[in-house]
Amino acid sequence: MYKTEAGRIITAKSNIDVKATLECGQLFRFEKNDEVYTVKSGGNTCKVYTEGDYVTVETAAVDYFVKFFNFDRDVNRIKRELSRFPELVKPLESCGALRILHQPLFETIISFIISANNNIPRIKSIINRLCAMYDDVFPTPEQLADVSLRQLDAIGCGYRSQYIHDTAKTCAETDVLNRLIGARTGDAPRILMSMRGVGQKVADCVSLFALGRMEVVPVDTWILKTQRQGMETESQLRARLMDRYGENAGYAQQYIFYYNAILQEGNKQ
DNA sequence: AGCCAGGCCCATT
DNA sequence: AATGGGCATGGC
Repeated sequence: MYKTEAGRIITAKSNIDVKATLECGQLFRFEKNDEVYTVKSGGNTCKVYTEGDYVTVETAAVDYFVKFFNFDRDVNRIKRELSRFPELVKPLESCGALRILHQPLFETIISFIISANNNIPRIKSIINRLCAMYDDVFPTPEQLADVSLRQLDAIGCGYRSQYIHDTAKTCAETDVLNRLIGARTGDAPRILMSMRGVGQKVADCVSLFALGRMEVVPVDTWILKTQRQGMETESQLRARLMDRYGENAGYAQQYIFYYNAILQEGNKQ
């Protein structure tokens, strides 16, 4: 599946579509230069590039990025299982192996609070400015709780400043993060949604991208626009998609989002 | 120029 | 439980 050496991870190109994985909207801290992606997560960084039939991840934190990319997970099996659904054929054929990442919990919570009613380029720039305050490392709950509302406003958080401040304070002063990590399966959403700025959709993104809950379907405006049947509500749509795609529903959702929101929209120009 | 963005909070009903 | 208005900001 993959092999590791000092300072790098190497895997077959068939195991990861780098563009789809990094640009599908689950991650905001990356940039692309000359076909090389630089990725930052927590306090770690790597460079990812495709060369011939192989993908290389160059990093000082090999173990971290093996987990981050979930390289022990067979995502092509998931892709095969999803291919029996006719409506997914186009999204599945639009890219190679999209990998859902395993991202740091606090960073994911704050990033998706920022994502609310916002567009991806601006989400990225806000998060970049936030991390720039800490030498390009995502702040800890304690650090972020000490950032003033004025500073959060200054980097463009808008009306989300208060949410970020409140949730950072909650994470710094209570044991919610540890409770989330150890939560029984039904408990995590309720704990997440008790945080300011975290509703159903943000909670679902955190569950999928940080807590490994692959059966969850975050419903955003794109999923709603493209998947809604009749007068279905968001929660009805969410329940229907989760029921239809089962344990792989999160992957189905990411392929749909990538195909509609990233590829199609990007081609409009 | 105006609509929209990986929505959430809060007041009403 | 379900609906609807308001919301900071800036990308396009």
